[in-house]
Amino acid sequence: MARKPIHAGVEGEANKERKGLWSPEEDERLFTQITYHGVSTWSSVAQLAGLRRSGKSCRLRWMNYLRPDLKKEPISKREEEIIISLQRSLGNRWSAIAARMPGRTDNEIKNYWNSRIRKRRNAAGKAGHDGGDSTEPAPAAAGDEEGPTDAAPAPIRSRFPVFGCQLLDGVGSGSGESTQSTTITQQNATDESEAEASVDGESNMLHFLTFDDLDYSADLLVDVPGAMEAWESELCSASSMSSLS
DNA sequence: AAGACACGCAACCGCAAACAA
DNA sequence: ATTGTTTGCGGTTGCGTGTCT
Repeated sequence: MARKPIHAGVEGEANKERKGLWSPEEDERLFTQITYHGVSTWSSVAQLAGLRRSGKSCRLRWMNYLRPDLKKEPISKREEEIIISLQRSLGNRWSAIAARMPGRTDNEIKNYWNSRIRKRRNAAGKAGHDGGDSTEPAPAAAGDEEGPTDAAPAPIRSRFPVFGCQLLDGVGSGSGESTQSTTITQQNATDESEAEASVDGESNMLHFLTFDDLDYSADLLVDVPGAMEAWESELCSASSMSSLS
């Protein structure tokens, strides 16, 4: 899986920019530098950390791997649904999609899409109508619905509830323990709304999150049955509305 | 057991936008 | 207004690993 940490021929040349995989020492230097001193410019980060890397490379490493708020676990089924929906509405704007998925990076989502979802769609397309339009691998134009093109994604003007979020005054939901049955009534909120929910007999305040609510820790998210489906249908109608005008 | 192939992922590349001098 | 630098993004590549034959 991981490449060899050092590319022969690149590492050997003193004072030349290093390329290839990052070593644990480089990671530690970069992490320490950013944690304690922050980022002025990325090129200065590379210098101050004593790394023979480009600022660009440092930024990429931080964004995609070292950032403390990154999720380490594999992409879940629900996250996959979100990726599919967002890709349908936004096109291949991976950074915009990533911005709506706390703890996930654009690179991660892009890789996930390219490796799994597109493949699955192509397979489904082939199975559906043999040889039909399967020569076109472009995910957004893969024959399903009227997905926006990469060039002009339909803007989303409305705000829709996406998740229920358990906000329990700092009580971490912990991995795997938030699977209790949650009864909650769906709301079409235009702003963050709240609802009383009964979770295992206890009354907890749940918040619906919208696209603008990006600063909640991802592990506070819990399923709200039906929310995804409702949101997706809203999304489709919003897209078709805005493409008409 | 070994070679071929497919897959997943980290990282690079090129380009464009944003910003500073 | 122009030029140079930095940042951010999407596409692509290349390598290690897993699976199949």
